[in-house]
Amino acid sequence: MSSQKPSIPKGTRDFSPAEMVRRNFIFDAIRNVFKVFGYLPIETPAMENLSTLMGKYGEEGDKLLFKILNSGNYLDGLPDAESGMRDAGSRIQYLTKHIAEKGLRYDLTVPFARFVVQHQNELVFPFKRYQIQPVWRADRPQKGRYREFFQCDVDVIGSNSLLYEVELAQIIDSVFSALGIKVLIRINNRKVLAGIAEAIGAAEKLTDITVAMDKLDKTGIDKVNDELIEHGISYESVEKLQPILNLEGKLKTKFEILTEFFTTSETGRKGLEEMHLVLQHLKELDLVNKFDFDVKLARGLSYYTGTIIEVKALDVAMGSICGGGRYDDLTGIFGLPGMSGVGISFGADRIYDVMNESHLFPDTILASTRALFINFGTAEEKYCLKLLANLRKKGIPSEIYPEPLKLKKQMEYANRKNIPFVILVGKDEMESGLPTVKDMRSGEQRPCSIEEMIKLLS
RNA sequence: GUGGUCGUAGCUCAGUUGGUUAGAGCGAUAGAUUGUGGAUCUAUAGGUCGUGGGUUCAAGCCCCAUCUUCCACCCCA
Repeated sequence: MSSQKPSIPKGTRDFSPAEMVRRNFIFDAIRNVFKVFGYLPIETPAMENLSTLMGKYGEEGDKLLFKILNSGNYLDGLPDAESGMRDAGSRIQYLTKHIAEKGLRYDLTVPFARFVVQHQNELVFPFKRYQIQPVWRADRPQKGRYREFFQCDVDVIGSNSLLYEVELAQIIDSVFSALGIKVLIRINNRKVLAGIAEAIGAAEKLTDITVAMDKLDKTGIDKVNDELIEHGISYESVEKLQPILNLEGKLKTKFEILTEFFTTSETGRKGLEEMHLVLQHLKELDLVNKFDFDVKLARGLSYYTGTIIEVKALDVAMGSICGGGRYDDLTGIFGLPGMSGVGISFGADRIYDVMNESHLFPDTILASTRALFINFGTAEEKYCLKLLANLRKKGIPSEIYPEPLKLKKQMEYANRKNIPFVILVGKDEMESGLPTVKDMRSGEQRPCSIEEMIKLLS
């Protein structure tokens, strides 16, 4: 019998204790901020009905959904190849629908919308929730791109108020300053983008225009223009767009230029107005990070309708580590129209990679145990067990070495686990009642009374 | 999904035009020190060269397939 080499699926990862301690550091920081702003947690299942997920993320999104094969004889009752479906595409579509009815969730926003509709009568609106769970995408893995990763979502649904945009901006500011990550926060508004498309006379090409504009920083203005032409946008429209692509300078200047630009676009003016209000509030809030109004920011997800926001790390080359926006009618497709929501999502795994590369994790978080009792033998064990219970009652994480091995071995264990204090209780200490406490950092040690010891370890 | 790239000890990597028994550093283990870790010294262990085929007298090296990693596109956290 040949043993198989164990492995895990592409784009997934195991997490060691050292990694988990750090991951939890991120989750805790984010969760604490969410709580302070008055959000409550929910969880939803890893899998959803495929009908809930399909069609919500655009054509590309559908391809990236992990589908779950039905149980049982799922091939029963399926028509054979002769039944009129000649091309492979429609066959696959038909087959998929019949052999897979569930899929792994692609994000947390759509399941949240589904949740809100299903539980609408139990919820208090505006409903503020946070959700920290893994999501799955059948994407090709790359650095910072995984097939299983954690999102930390905060959303509020059931209010149009721009105060929530401001609140989410504050949350972003708090989270990244708590984690010590330097970021660029870009903010824009879908209505501004729609206004631009309208103003250049290509309203129906909104998506193509935004996708192209989003690449400006990466590929340069010529390629962007090429792409626009390729998508069938007229030379005249592209010409009109140039001032927007070159829009730079102070906020005030941007607003002036755009106001002029939007004389023919009601939507554009509305978007500008929203942007103005949000930025006005942020200006007065004394935030750590700067917010940059960037008309080129697009964000692919098609359900956004108002404010959109995206965060990138400044010191590490990585995709966006946080993003989100307002969606006016995400619950409409599930039968609850007129519910406006706004939310953002923190990418925990990318945040981890950024912090790791910039050495932002404090090394103190690695030490879980505060004190180790050295094991000298059965009599001493018995004695130490009581002290140990005492420490644990006081909330001091502590442990005893399981066997009376050579001191060297036990000290090495403490050293490698980053345990800052070692407590030695041998014959002498049992007689005097004063345990020897050793500080592993300085190497100093001295006999302490129980009270002293607790004080030292607390 | 399209095009490319990487894989050699636990980790980081050498390995010549194909040629005997595949190396180094770090780490690990044991000892130098029987109540003291980190530093130093000594010794030891550890590899089906990602996997499966093929070419060859001979493959870590060449060919094919496959898996994985990373990169570009697409898209995104």
